[in-house]
Amino acid sequence: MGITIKDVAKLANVSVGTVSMAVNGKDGVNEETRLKVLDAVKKLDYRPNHNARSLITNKSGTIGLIVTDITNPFFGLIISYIQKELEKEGYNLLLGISKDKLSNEKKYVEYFINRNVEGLIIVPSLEKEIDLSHLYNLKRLGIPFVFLTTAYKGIQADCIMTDLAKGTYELTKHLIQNGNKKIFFISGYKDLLLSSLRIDGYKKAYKESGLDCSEDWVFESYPDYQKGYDTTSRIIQSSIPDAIITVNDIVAMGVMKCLMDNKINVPNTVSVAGYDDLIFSSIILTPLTTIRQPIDDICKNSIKILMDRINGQTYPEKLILLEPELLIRDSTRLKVD
Amino acid sequence: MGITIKDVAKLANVSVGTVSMAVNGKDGVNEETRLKVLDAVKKLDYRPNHNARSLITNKSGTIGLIVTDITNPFFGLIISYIQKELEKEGYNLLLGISKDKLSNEKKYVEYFINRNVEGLIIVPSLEKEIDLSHLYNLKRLGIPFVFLTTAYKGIQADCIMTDLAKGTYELTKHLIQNGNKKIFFISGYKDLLLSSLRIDGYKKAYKESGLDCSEDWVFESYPDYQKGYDTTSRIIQSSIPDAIITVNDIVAMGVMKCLMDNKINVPNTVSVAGYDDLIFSSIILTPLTTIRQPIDDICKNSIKILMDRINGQTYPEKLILLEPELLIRDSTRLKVD
DNA sequence: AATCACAATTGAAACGTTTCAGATATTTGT
DNA sequence: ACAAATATCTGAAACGTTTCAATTGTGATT
Repeated sequence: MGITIKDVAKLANVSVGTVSMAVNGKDGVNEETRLKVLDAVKKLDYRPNHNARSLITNKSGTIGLIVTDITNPFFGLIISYIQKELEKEGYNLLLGISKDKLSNEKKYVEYFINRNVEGLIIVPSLEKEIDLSHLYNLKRLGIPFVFLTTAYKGIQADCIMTDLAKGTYELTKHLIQNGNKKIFFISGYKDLLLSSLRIDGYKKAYKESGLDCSEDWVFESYPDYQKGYDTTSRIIQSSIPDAIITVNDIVAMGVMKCLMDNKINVPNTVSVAGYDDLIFSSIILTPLTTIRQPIDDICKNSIKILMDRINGQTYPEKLILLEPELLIRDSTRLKVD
Repeated sequence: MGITIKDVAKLANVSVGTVSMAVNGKDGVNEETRLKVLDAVKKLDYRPNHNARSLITNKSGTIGLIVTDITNPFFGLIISYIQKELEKEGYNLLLGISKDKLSNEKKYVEYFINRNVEGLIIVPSLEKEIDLSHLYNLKRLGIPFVFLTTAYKGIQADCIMTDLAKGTYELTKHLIQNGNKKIFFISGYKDLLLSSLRIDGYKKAYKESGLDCSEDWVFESYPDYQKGYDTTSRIIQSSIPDAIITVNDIVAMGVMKCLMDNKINVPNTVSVAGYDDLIFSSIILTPLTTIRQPIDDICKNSIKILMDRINGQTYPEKLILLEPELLIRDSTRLKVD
């Protein structure tokens, strides 16, 4: 049906081999004939069949990206940057959305393997990591993958993320310096890497300040708006802290909303802070103190490493920690008793 | 390198043809041998080479989706639903992000053609539509595509969208009934379909009410947060309306923020309303009156039509208008002079 | 026992490329 | 003028499937 390389060969009056070389810019073809071929290509609007090409070169030119939640603008940005970097490298993007379910992640990994992706970028889901067999499967098949923004503890792989501990450390320190003594932390499941790192930062800041914090001040919660609201609801029934910090901006918004609904002023009574610097965080009516993750750098680094791996480089797995940035806005304030 | 169908054939002691039929569930193969083959498949962890398969069947099993702005949760939801529907049909998703630039849209269409996508779903970009040649190209190549959420005026194609006129009509009517007389409308470029429809709804509501509105009350603006803010800035220097309605929630947030910064109370002095019902719209501190678009239905319908087209159905281009839903929240209020 | 009908299986062609050993033409060096 | 070296081009094999005409095997019918 479509135009094939043979049609071009016929029109340009050369062999298919020559057309192939001309089209792919290989040398060993006379400039004059190259022009002749390219002219025929244009005339016929010839487009190389990608499948035939992949079949023989054994390169699909495709990378799979799995994110957890696409309605979160944070991941929207990630997709956008990854796309941009991939484009530079001449790769296409296959997208999977895990919705924080390991089972979905597994399904997409399976899909992507069958699509012969050359590599995978995975934002780990926030479930307890029971079964990482799909990732071991990737290793066995020799398909490289990198983790983005956090990693699974149960498997060795390249990971590019923000220095989460540092971010939470800086924030906690800032709050303590501003006179907040009792800071609650609404975290994700404690045994996930991305929670435990932040908790480390939180505790480190307390330790350095000489103040005490309690294990009871850390609350486990699935990190979405509703759970943020609900957890806050529960918290304020027994005690009101000086500040509540959270694992991301969306949870922080749930917290703020709950406090407002209960006539607790933010930041005068309770300071609130988030993580991620969503665009919405700065435009809501009490702009949120938060921590910016350098998404562009995260994406750039991840593609770089992935390309290395695809090209057969075998240096030891890297853990790249990028610098967070503390953004102080109206939702936190100096505490004076 | 990998396991091929030949390996399976050898292990199962049958011909490659039989393996193919067994694997693809074709009939004409004895149940006993099918089991034998499937057993070998499992033993070897055989995965059919997708490229080889596509090459011969001339089906890539891939659909391209082009959205304008992935950091807007509205489009995040769209991607998510499209993904879900495509999965049911056994298709994979290739994603493109146009950032509202026709040139990017063009680029992705080109990419996708070369990747042999079987169809395209396109969210038109919000630039003036100068050059739609890439879409005519699709038509020429016989690759079906559908428009989502809005359409280009310059080309005939299936389009699935919300009844935008109706949404704005309902909203304007609601505001007028609540005593708002001078309602400003911050629209996109007026000659874009998605703007002109809303303007129609806006005017219709005024007409029905017997009140007059002025062409000067419609302000053209690129629909993002910053432009929403800036436009509002300009507006309030010369006159303060009873209400400002906008083309989407993000613009509305820009509007609200600007009003707040200028100590103009929302909704007591000026009511504000948006469009799209982003999750953030309900959780900001003055929850936004807005119009919900039935995203799930939009996506379902679009995939259905696209599948029809792929399967060669040639009914006349459809324009499917789905029902909007007015959500009244705190940002608009009864006006009493 | 011969024929027929049917189910199951085979084997090779085809899909549209890339690649590479070999063929051909051209240039260079002596 | 001839051999050698180089530049250019060709043709066929290969990639891993699907598909389909041809073949084989089996049991039923005459």
